[in-house]
Amino acid sequence: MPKMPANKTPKDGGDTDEKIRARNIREILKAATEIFSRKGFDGARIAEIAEASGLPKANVYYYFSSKEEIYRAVIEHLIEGWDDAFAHISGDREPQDAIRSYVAAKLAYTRRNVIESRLFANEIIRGAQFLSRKDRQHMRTVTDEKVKVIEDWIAAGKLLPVDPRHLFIMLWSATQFYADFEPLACDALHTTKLKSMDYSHAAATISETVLRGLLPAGQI
Amino acid sequence: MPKMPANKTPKDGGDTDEKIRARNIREILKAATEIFSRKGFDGARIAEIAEASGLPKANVYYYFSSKEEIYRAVIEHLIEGWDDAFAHISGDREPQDAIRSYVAAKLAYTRRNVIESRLFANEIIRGAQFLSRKDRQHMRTVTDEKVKVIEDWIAAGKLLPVDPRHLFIMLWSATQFYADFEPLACDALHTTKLKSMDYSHAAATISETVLRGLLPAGQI
DNA sequence: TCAAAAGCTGACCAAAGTGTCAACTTATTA
DNA sequence: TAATAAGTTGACACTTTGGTCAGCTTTTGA
Repeated sequence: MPKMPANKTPKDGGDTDEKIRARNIREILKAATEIFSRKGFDGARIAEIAEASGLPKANVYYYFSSKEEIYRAVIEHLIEGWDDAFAHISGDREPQDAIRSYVAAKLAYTRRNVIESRLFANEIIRGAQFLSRKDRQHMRTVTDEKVKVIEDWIAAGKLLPVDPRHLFIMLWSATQFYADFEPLACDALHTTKLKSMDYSHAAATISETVLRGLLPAGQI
Repeated sequence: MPKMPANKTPKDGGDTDEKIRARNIREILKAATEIFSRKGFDGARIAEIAEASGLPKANVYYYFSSKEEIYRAVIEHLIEGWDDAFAHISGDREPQDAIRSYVAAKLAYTRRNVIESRLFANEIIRGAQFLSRKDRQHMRTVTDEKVKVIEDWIAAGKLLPVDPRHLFIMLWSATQFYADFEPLACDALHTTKLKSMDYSHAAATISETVLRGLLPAGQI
């Protein structure tokens, strides 16, 4: 009977040859994601992360030099899900089709990745301090690109005039809500630009959009 | 020259006769709200709260017996803002008027009370552990009441059919977004009921609403 | 004016938590 | 198979922080 490595459970199945380093780091990040999501940065204890990943605390420090480094690694990993849903907003498609897919994709992702989504949103709320300049720039770029798509739709008469950024906020925040209360997923939009946003404009955008959507034709 | 009490600054102006106890508790809660909002429950240190309120730490413990008690007091205080915006959703009004006022009121409150709003949302996200059963029940009751208003509007043909709860989520989450990124304020909706919500229904509600709102008449 | 109540506070603990380390075991490779 | 690298770990050092306390000062009210 061949001896199995201590922290290698049978259910691991195929990847028996996975390098020790890769496997341990993966386990640590998985545990860390879960715990940071539930407790936040300050609330999370590395002893708990260690226990959850099946390693002694000192071993966690063998791979990561600090709690912040673990957190940063976790956050970095989350950006990947960012582009996917946004990809649905494409100039090639018709608006109703694109927006429906976007919302559906977002909610589906949210549903499957509750933990990550919630953690990501939390990081955004805390000011995205641990997101690299590069990642923030990336998100801003992608957003700008999609804003352009909406603007083109409007120019082509396929959509009634609407501020694309406020529209994205509506879509993002509404879908994110479901992550915060049940599963998890999402993206961040531009933190910086919001500072200069006009609140009455935001109010008008949201309420008018909703009203145009819900009132019987002609009443508005 | 009359000696002024140590922790009584001149700018306090009129309320010179305010009772010591009331004033100190107010200062502590004010500082605590700010710090809990920025750092979360675990991240907040009572030494920092003490410093921010101009009192030595031991003095804070003279009024509150634990960190949790302070937090609880802060949260309790926030519920008050809950009903106000929702009051706009009234059966006496026309839907477009009511919803416009609701969104505007919400954003205005949000703008003025960034800190509290963010803190409240954070507490909700963390599962509203520190909200009393009574407060949660209250919020649920108010929500149910407003759901009824929307349903009546729909029955009267004043609104196209829509799930009122999802509509509220759209409105709440969108307005809340602005609190999380700039100022602060809000409400919570029913955490419990969300568990049984159908995600594809949510997706449909959101995307269809937005589409009906934005597509030129007749295209949908 | 004086005693009791209320308020104040520096100093101090004990618990918890981050991060370190030296010695040990297991894997790799020539 | 032997030497080197990689991985493991219990124990510990050090810091932070929630919370306590005994004794002090100020306020209150009769």
